[in-house]
Amino acid sequence: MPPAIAKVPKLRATREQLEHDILDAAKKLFAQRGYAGVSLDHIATAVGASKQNLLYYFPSKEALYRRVLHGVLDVWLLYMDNLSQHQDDPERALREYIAGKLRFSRERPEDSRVYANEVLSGAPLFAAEIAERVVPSLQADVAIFNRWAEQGLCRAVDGQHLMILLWASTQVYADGASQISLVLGKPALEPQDFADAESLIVDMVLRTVLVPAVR
Amino acid sequence: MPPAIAKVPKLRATREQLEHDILDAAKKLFAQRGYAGVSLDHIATAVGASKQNLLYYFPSKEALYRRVLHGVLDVWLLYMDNLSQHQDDPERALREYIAGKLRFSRERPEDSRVYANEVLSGAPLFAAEIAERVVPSLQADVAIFNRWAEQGLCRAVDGQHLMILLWASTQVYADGASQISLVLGKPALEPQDFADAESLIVDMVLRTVLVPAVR
DNA sequence: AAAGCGTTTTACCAATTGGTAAAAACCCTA
DNA sequence: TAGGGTTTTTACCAATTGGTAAAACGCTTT
Repeated sequence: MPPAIAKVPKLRATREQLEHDILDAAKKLFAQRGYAGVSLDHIATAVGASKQNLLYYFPSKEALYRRVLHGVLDVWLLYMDNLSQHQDDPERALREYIAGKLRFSRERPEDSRVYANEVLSGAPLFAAEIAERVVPSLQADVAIFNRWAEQGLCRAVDGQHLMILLWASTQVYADGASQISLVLGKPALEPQDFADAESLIVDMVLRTVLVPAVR
Repeated sequence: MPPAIAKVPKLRATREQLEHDILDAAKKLFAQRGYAGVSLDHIATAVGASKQNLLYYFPSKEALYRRVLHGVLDVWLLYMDNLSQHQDDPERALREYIAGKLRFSRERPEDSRVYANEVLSGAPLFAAEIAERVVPSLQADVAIFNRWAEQGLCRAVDGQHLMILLWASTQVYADGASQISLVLGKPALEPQDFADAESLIVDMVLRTVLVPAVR
């Protein structure tokens, strides 16, 4: 049997598995209770390991949290580069952008909430990474938007605030789900609710953005 | 000198003053770091008292937090009953509703953030009060909205999701301020930013809601 | 001056926090 | 089966947590 190749994969399998489980459990807990609201013991219990075992994989609580944040941001950006996909078709681009952001809220509510928790507390550990990764992405979208306006493909509205509105009104279906379900009078949000939200948001944005020709 | 009347006001003055200071400091801290992120010692230090002194005024940390939440909700609702003010004039009612909610974000960002923190963590201590006070207020607004639609004063859009969108897109200027200021490239939000947000949101809502006659 | 009152401080407490050090268990290869 | 590296557990630790009990304080009124 191959002497050096057999060992590496086996080790990796368990190690990466546990590492992934830890990150996953940590994400869920951080999403709900924020950084300070979660102890290493909570996370360890959730994955069935000991606190000291976590500290073997992650040097400190903050390091673990940063890893979680980093992963969240990866996912966030993944769901969000839709505006650049159809640069010549504002309506389609906007429709897919909104759909993508709502899909993120529906499929990855925990990621959304970890992000929201961090922003809410002033992004003490995250401002740099937001400035480096999120802001440029958003600026790029704004730029695309302004180009459309120049080309007469859409009305010239404030691109930055429009993006903020899109961000807020889609993300709320993850971050504010507990309140929304109270408002809608159901225990949890259902796919139809996301569909309703999508059609309203799309309707509003297109009415605002597209040139008067729209009906 | 009056024997029984002189004493009461004096005592009340200091007691209520300190109680108010405690609630105020607690609100600021809870807003930034959430319930679990704040210790009684933090709050005590912030107001220049001892932890045990806090516990003389509030029987427990949770009781103090509930008092803060309750006060936040009072303020929240205060800024929010504008839709019912001009029941016969949708445009004006909506304009003032949006203006009121944005004023809340600008003038009371801490209140907004305390609320957001609670919602984000699933409103474990607050669901009942939200269901009792917030939801009815919002349902009333939705009802007003639907009446307008029946009377032909505005288009029939989904009132619940419209309200959620208004809630989200105004509140984000408080709860997401740290991120928004990064996007806008300035250290803090300025009055003009709120004005820009207001005109965009108003524009979008009116375009969506008013009958096609609007230009 | 003493008593009575509301308020504040001092002295504790058990539980939990993030983290360290080292011993023990595990697993693969030789 | 022995050795060696990787992983896990055991044993601690000082600091902080929310909370209790009781003593001390200070101001009014008698």
